[in-house]
Amino acid sequence: MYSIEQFERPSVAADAAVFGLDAGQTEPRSGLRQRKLKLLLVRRGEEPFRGQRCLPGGFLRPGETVEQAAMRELTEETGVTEPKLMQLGVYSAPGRDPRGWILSCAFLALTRTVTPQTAAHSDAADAVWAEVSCTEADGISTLTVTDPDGTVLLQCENGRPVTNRIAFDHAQIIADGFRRLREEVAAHDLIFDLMPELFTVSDLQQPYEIITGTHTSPQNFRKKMMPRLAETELYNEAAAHRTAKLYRRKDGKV
Amino acid sequence: MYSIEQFERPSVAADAAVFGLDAGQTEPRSGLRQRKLKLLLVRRGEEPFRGQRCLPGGFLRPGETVEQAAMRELTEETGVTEPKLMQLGVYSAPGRDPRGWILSCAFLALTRTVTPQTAAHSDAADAVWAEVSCTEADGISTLTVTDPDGTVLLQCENGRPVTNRIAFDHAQIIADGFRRLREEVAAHDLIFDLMPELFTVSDLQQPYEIITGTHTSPQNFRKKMMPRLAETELYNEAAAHRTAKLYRRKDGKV
DNA sequence: GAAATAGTGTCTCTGAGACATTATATG
DNA sequence: CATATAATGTCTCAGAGACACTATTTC
Repeated sequence: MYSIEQFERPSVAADAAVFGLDAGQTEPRSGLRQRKLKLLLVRRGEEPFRGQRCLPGGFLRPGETVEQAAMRELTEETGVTEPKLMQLGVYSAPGRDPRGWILSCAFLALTRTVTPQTAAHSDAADAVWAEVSCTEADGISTLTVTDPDGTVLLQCENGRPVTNRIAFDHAQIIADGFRRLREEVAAHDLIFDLMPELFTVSDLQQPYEIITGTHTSPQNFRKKMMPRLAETELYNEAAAHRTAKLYRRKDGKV
Repeated sequence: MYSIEQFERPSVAADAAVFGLDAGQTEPRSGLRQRKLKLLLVRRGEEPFRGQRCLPGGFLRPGETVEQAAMRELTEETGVTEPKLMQLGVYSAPGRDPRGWILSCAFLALTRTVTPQTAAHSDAADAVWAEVSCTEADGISTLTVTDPDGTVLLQCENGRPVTNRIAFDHAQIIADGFRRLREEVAAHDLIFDLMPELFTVSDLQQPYEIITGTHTSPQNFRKKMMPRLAETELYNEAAAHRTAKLYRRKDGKV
């Protein structure tokens, strides 16, 4: 029987680009709440790239799938347990990791932002939600990732990193992940990963538009979303206006 | 510095699901040419699964990317060199390969069917284009892969293998690849991977419809495709009807 | 009543399918 | 002429955006 022992083998890492929306700050003057797109990052606790930001992740262990490895490392390093991870791609360029021959299997998720907590024994430290913003000008779309301390960690123009303080090749994974995030929210149903069991149409709209970078009227947004929603007989508690019906995600794909 | 030596490492394989359309048989009676969707398969020359069909592929070597590994193995085992490979997914379930801990990085491509040739030193043998057919009935879509010798190699219902003579977990890769193939042809521009530099609108339609399992009139197909096409001043040689203008794929994405 | 959001209806535009019509090639 | 395919135009329908309008809640 053919032996696999004769071949040199790579290490395989699983890294996760986990996006979320923060609760938002209420502006003292206007009173409107501006929620922001965030990305979960950790700080390297070891060489190489000690002290730099990178995606949460770690090495695949025997007996687990890459999905399980990504989820385990995510929980260990950030305390985040909720998201449904989706495969984003494999990064295998020689030299991408100075420690040696290491592939990364990258994942994407969208989830609610809970306060991150790093397990004591983890080799990562200081998990944070970094701010993600995206602007369009003259046909160039610029993606910016900013650390909570104000440092610009990453700037990408049209998907290519131009400023990059992120460890390894994780800048490219973040850029690819952001593009895929928009596709999945706009064309599929990834936005529902942010929602609780019951929600109003308005609850959907702000997250949808912050992530996709689009804007439509509440009326048209409602019409677009209705086929994916199932009515309930429940209403949310009233604010200073008419109560809103609560919806549930419709089972079947649309 | 952190050492990666302490971790056990998996082997990593790169496997390719390469689809193509054959030149087609001309029916002696009706005179119409029926082209068929094909999938490139090899025969295992070694244990395990010796003699069974599987996707062309092999182990990743130091210094190459998974894309390069998939292309190298594809060329060695089948002589096929043309296709642009696209990442399909990573398959990492424990036990998926009886030889031990082996991940597969799977790729997808669509290409013209050239006669396959297996390099002498390869561990695969007998590369063939197997016939792929897909039928819809009662909400169940059935995918069937048939060996040139008539053996049914694989039957999937709604993406799940129900009959499976394919080695390893390649049945699942094929099922996932077929679904993705349809998506990429219908929603993006993968169909152009089948076309030469210059082609007519009619040249596009039959491949498109065989792969997606759809049918529209030539008039409407033309209108749908025109935004993606750039006219030329050239015409193809005449048959027993009006000559057709030759088109080129339009540069920018649409 | 004022203010704010919920929800409905109407108009328009665009893209896709159905199908009529004209154009051009061969035999 | 018949026949076949190429190419254009017309009608209709469905989905999305613009926007008018009504409904319901609190203050």
